[in-house]
Amino acid sequence: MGRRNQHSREEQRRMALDAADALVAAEGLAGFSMRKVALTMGYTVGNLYLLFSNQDDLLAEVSLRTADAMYEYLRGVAAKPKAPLERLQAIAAGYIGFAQKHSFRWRLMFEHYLPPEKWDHPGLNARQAALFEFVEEHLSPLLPDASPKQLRTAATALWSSVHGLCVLSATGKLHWSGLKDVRPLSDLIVRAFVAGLREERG
Amino acid sequence: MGRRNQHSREEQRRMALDAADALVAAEGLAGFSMRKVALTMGYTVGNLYLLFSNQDDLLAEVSLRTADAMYEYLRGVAAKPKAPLERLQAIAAGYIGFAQKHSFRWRLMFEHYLPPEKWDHPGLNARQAALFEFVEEHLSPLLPDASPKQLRTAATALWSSVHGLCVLSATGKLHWSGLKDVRPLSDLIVRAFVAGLREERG
DNA sequence: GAAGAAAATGATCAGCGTTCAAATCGCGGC
DNA sequence: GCCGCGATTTGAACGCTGATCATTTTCTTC
Repeated sequence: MGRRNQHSREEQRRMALDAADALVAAEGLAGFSMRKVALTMGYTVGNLYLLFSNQDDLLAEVSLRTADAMYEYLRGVAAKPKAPLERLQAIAAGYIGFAQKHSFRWRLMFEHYLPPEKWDHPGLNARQAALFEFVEEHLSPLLPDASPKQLRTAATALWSSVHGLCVLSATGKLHWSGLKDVRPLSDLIVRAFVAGLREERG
Repeated sequence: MGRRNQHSREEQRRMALDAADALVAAEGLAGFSMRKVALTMGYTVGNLYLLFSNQDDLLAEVSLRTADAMYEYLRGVAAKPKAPLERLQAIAAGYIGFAQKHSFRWRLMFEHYLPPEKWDHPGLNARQAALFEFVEEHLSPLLPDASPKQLRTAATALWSSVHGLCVLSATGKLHWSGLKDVRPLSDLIVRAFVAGLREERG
């Protein structure tokens, strides 16, 4: 073939990302392949490499999409509860719920490991930062006397904690305990952490 | 070739696990392959499949080794500090330290995802349970009035939290913050969580 | 219609996990 | 001493993967 020009480069990228996203959602990272993506979007493998430099690049952009979708979802979740603590607990539970519902997509964000030399990726870092700032924003009413620096530290620690619970439950590493519902645990983490911090600073 | 009988089945398994462990430690999961393992141990690919049913099986056993090594290491770390809180903080920091030092091995335990139908693996579950019980044991002096059930819940929540921090720092997901040392964060998590729980129950 | 630029292809390469007919070896019986 | 049988090990083969790039096809312009 040759120039068909039915779709611009940008349109093709969007089509590829749509296909890749759907493929990950359906089969997970293990079932993913560049060939399948190319087939789905109606092009050939070679063409994919004119749109993305390699598989890692494509997957990183799919992760970005998931991150954005999750962020939007969490904003919605945070809108409901009025009380600050309940709101923070709802956000934590929302995070875990998102991970369970969109298991393969969510796992892509964390199983798709980038080597340290690529940790400076602006898009990914921006999303990570946005998520932590979002937590910070909803944590601040509960820690009115904390300095900005302390607040950031607290938000990082708290969100890492929630993330840990999320990871372990999503990967079956809590299966031994027979635990069914993690909501009590996520509530506990948020509640105890906040209470501990409040006590600490008076 | 044929029967050489220089090594028994059990010896061969040990050799394969040694080779696989070293390979993971050196190149990570990405650089791992059955062929490389076979070559290192002086046998051929086909023979590996008489020792392990497949790659997942082999890697699961490598994970087991790492889990045992980590458990031993943490027991050593816990022996030093006298005060309960400092001991718990040392264990948390020890966990993160182990993950940083043995990065590839540690990551294998979590990146090597098993499908839900294999979550009943007795060996892996036993190790997971042992780790949480170990935490429980060192958490109990700090929560003398907690029931066994409450104690287990608390240990699960606390260790999930520490694990979350460990995961995020190990995969560069905290890189955006410019954070250098995670020890202050792990100390904070342990301290705040314990303080919050103590306050909660009087 | 011809020429040149742009776009898309797909054969190709090296590597992967996994399988299994075939080849090889050790040993008991003659 | 050697033969044959069963236990043991091999390695070619299959279908897949990510990635490359000379080749082919198409569009635009003259």
